[in-house]
Amino acid sequence: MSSNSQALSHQTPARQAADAVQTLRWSRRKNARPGEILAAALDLFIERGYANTRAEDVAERAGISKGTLYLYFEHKEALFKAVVRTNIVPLIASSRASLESSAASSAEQLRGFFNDWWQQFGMTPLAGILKLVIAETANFPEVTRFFHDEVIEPSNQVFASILRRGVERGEFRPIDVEATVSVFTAPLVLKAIWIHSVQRCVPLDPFFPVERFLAAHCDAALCYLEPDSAGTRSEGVRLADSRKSDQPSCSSWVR
Amino acid sequence: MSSNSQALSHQTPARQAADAVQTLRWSRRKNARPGEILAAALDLFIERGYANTRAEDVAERAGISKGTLYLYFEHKEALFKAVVRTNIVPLIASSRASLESSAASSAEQLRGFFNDWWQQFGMTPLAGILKLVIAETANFPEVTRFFHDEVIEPSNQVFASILRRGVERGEFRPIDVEATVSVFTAPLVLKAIWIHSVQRCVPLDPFFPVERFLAAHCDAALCYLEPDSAGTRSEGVRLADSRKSDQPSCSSWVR
DNA sequence: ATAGTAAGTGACTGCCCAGTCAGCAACCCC
DNA sequence: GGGGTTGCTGACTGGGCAGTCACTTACTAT
Repeated sequence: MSSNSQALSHQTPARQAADAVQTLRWSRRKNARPGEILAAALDLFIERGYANTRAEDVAERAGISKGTLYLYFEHKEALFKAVVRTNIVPLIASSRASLESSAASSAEQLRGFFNDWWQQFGMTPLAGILKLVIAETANFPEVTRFFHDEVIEPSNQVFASILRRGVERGEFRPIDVEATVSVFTAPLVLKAIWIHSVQRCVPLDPFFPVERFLAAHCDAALCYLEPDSAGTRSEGVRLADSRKSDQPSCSSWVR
Repeated sequence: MSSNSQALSHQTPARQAADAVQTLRWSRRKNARPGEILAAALDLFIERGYANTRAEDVAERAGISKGTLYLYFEHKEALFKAVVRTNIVPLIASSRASLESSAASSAEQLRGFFNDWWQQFGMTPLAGILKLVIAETANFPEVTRFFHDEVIEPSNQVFASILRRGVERGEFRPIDVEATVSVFTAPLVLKAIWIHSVQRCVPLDPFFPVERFLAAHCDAALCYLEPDSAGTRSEGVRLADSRKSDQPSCSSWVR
């Protein structure tokens, strides 16, 4: 709504609008740009994936030209890494910190971990970044490595530490910690990926709300970890075939 | 490098080889082409993904030129659909058929399902197609829909039918079948996807072989389904908070 | 033999997009 | 108010690739 030639009072509305665009276009806002660009890039990467997001589109959404984008970020790839660093990496540290000061029971911690993971990441648009990393690994191996080292592995370690603490305190039965982490993160991770891939093409069944899924997942995990009924189930993989002695165990039928 | 005048008998070996190439190049093999093209395309799609596989590369691997490829398949997309139809769709039907004639216990059927899924699909290169579908949904929504309808949904139905039979026969406790399918297919599906994405960039931990994962997965599923210790766990989602009355249940903490 | 036809070829067209750079405009300082 | 600095612009370049088509070659029918 401003003008280069503010002395003129007889401008048409259209002229004023054009001037506003022109003014906005050339406005010099060095400090605000990076944040605005990152926000625009986050939206578009999630919406369209990496390869399908054009530098020009990010620039347009951030209210700048393509040239300006490259003033602030060397590559498209640098832009993507910055998006991950800004939006996802901090979540992990906060999760770890809150658990380190927790005195809750291990079952409660586990529920809390699943809950937080879903509420703060899985169900948010951020999960689109996870899907994107999986999807575009081939174009982009070092970003996948980066994401693995900075996000996936630390997150697994937090989960593993909950399990170890639970086993030590006798609140969980002895288990193969790494395998259990892998098995019980998978449903959440896959659901998050699903929402940003298959779910976009196939309408969600309204009679199968995500809550039923989350409840079953949590029940299954706690059921598997519960120490009470130790007599009726195997204790970790070494005793996997103790359940039913006349049948092959899961460990043996594989390969 | 080549010669049109095959009457000459004093050709060098190199000359003969060049002629062989030339002859192969123009050989007319209408019936053999589609199969060879599909095989080449399967390999390359798995190896590089859809977008990164160039029509020219498929042609080269199939021993033809790009023009010939388009003689047999209208689009790159038609080629991809043909690959899925040829290589994956038949697996589902065979799985369903073998279960329909099975008299095994439900636990055995479940183990068999997991085993077959992994051996015949998850651990094979075919799983690369699953990853590809997830990855390239955006470019390709109708193929995702096709894959969902022809592969994912039928496969889930097979799993669900095992669970329902188990519950009916009292071999499994009452559960939320859909949710359980979702939770316990996820680890296998995600592991398969993982192998074709993150695993390619991050070296696999040699101390965590896939067998430990598969064993824990199978144990966890059977533990969750076991009817014996019904008193110590919730029965399906409706009773999810019966486990510990003073704590929020999984069902309640999720929104 | 030879003409006809069908399979096969690869240079070419058209489109897309990441990244560049010469010039333009705002802002600041004197 | 004007000259210097720096943020900003968008037309342009270079490279890649899906899909086309005029041409070449093999095979066949007569």
